[in-house]
Amino acid sequence: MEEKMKLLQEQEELCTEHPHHSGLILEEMQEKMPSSVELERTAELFKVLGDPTRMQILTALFTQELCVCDISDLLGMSQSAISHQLRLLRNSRLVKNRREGKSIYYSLDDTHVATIIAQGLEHIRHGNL
Amino acid sequence: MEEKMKLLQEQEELCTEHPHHSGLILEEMQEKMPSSVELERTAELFKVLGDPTRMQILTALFTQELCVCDISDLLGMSQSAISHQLRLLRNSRLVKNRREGKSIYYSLDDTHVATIIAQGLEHIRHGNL
DNA sequence: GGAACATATGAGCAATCGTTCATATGAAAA
DNA sequence: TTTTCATATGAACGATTGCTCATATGTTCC
Repeated sequence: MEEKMKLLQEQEELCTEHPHHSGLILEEMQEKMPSSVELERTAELFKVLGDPTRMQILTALFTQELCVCDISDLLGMSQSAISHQLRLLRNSRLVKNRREGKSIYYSLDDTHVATIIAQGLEHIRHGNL
Repeated sequence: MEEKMKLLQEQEELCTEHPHHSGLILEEMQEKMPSSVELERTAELFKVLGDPTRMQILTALFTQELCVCDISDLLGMSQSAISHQLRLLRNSRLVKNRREGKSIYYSLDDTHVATIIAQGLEHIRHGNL
């Protein structure tokens, strides 16, 4: 534990001897960067988008409102699997739902999401990854 | 195995009895959706963005080029951990590197990435998640 | 050449994830 | 009220993830 701290300290001293590596610059950078809370939440958002099943669900909802069994049919996956994923999407406020009789209909909750996904798709289509 | 297929089949038949649930519509939707390959790659991209450490690295590089030990110092994490994450970012073509003496300097490889991250941050800042 | 430094990489391990299976909830139909 | 259909949820399991530790690679300075 203490050894680890000491090692890090040594490493920092060594590294700050580089011409452009003063402690001040590092501190400045930390200030310029988005707050760690914001970064964590953004990472959380991307993590939710970072699964093929959830991406399929979202792009399906991009077109129109769908109930759980629709999505289940469309993706050829079990109702339970879809339901679990929808809960994650709901918790991240990416989708909302409405009840109609026995069925529950899901739709996109936010316009930004479609934009972000479109941007991701474009990035992919332009040769990267 | 066969039972599972049968169950899915039954479920599909039941669900397609809803007024708007014809097999045709499902097929149309599948055609409209981005190809599953594209979706998988996009999910892969978001998965890489979906980790706080990697997000911190990328936002740090947003400002300027940095060598590994800079990033290591800035985030207060081990050189090895950073190096492993940089490999992922490299494989996804999100960062590129250049050697200068003993050090290796990393920078953003793509302009889209900054846009996507900015959009994610905006989504977060506007109350969601 | 060898020592010192900067980075990369492989194995290993705890933690997290995405699914399945069984079951619970809740609304409609009989 | 009982049955049936649509969805939700908890436990459990294998797969993946992100780190650490030890070590390898590659560069510079002596």
